[in-house]
Amino acid sequence: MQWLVFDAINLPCDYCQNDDPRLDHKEQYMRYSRLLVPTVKEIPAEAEATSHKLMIRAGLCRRVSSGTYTYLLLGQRSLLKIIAIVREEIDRAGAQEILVPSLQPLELWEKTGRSTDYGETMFRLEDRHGKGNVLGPTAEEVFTYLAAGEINSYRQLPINLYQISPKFRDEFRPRFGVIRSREFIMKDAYSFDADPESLEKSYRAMYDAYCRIFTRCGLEYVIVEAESGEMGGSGSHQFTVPCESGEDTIVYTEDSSYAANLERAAVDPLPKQQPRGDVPPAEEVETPNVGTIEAVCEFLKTEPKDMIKTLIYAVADEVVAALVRGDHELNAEKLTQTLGGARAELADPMTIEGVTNARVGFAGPIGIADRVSKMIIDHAVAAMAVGVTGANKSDYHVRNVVPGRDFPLAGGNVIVTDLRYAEAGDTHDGKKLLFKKGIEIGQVFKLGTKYSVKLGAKFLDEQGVEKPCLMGCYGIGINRILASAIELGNDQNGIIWPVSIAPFEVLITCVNQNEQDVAKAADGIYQQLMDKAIDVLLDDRPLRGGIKFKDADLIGIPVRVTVGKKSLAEGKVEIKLRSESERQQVPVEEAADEVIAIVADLKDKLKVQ
RNA sequence: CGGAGAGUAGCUCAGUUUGGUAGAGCGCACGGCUGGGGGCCGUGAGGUCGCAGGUUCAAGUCCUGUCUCUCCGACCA
Repeated sequence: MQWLVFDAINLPCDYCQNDDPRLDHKEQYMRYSRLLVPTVKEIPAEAEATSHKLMIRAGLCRRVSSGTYTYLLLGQRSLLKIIAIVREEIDRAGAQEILVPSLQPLELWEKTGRSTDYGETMFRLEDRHGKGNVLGPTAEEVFTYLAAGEINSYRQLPINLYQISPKFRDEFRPRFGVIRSREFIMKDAYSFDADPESLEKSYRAMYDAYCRIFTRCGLEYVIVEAESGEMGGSGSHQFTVPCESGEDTIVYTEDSSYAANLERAAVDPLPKQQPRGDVPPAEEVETPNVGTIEAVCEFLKTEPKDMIKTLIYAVADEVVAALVRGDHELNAEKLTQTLGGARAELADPMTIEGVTNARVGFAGPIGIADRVSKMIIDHAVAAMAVGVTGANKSDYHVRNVVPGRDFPLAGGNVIVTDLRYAEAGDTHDGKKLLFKKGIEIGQVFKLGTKYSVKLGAKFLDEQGVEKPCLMGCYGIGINRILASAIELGNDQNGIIWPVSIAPFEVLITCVNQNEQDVAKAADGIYQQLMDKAIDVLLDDRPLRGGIKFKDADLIGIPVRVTVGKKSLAEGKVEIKLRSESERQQVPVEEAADEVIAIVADLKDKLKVQ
């Protein structure tokens, strides 16, 4: 067979038949003139986010449909570099790479109840036999199913399995290019441990690997506490890149002693307000067909901050009442935590009417505690001196309501806690909270036994006792790393890549391709760099310089070598970093070595110990 | 899913108000002048005006339906 391969390589091809004697088939590889790098001058109409615009303009990708993208050479090379870094570090942390199908049986998702939890965000399809399937939005079920079958003994633990593969989510609203797309690439790892101490170690190993990965990718990121689901405590951290196009909000104190995402950020109770003099007894007022906070305020000449909002939630078979101030927003995650991890959903109108004896819009706290299984009150409501609230009677509200006097703030089923989203002006441990937008690029999460119990991933411990595995899951959005890097590294001319994930490390811009000696000099440096395994792209297009420089800035390769007849006349070429404005002239014969040194230096800056 | 907007050349967009021969810039092909920051001149190719139906002598333009895309919101390990 060898002769065949050999001959195939040496067969004449269209490229080799080029009239230009400088062109040699083996060296065609990364010549710009042969590559599909469709840069565009105009700002694409479809794009809003900076990274999205630049990814289209620099020819990294093209949209196929809402939330799906084709990656072209530059984008794909970048993704591959990110994947290589992720793989290296996750392997290093002791996890092993496997691959599970994206096409997964619906059955598994029904067993864990997540078929319902995910709802319409999950792509579903029926096969010809009428069997339900899903396109995996993630893979806890399949990994746990695997573990259930293969892991039987504590001797096999701990173990951490991961994959890097496409994920699918039928987002209501794909947005910001690849930042929120319907198909994306995710690294997802799942750890299985025998005891909490071991889980903590597995968790920590992933946490540390994440720090290494994002540092190597040249990202500035923050780690915040994230919602921790049913494990409670600090069971989850989120890695976020602060930038304008982010969809997540991170909340932190000025001195950085505390940082959390918006779902989790804890706020201090507000100081108790003192009433001005005695408050008259609570008094019902007729408010015909006035059911919203705004309408009531208008009608009763009051303000949202003086209203008490009573929300009726359904939790499994129970009904709970949740109270927040009229101008505050209830945080469903905090409610879930308060309820011990049980997911709460706004009750349907029937339930609300049953509990309040009134139409929706007139629920209130007075007397409601006896009719629900729990009454959960936000600190800010407890701190109110007096307020206006629904009367549990259609078309009526109550004013002069004093928390503690007219409804209980303690006892039996009453809980006063932190129940709302943090907002500007709030504090944590007495320190002012600040807010920033960010892109979530990774999350580590202690799952506990939720999946292992439901899917039977059990093992026998040293005593021969059967136990469910303690699990953790760890995700990284590969495409989001790409987008984040662009969000952070760009200027008005285009992308500025970190060298570690740039599609190429070096770009040689040959300004006068039609001048034989200039082209030859550029080609010479190109060959030398190729020989030294530098990732180099040669812009050998017979175009005028201006266009090539614009493209060079747009695609943002970190190091540019400019070969032109002006400087070449003095035996020199120019080297410029995309991130700097200065250029340096070096003798042609020293160019390759100089570039190699610069690339090494750039890489060095992104190294982790 | 609620609200708003958009679909006309490969791209960015005029033209729709007031129905009457399908437009510009960029890009593309060819030729020429150029040649270190998207240069200039000439010639040319390229369109079922998203799709379907209707009104009309005549529809890119008016009416109805439908699909797609974008933005705001809700949703989201």
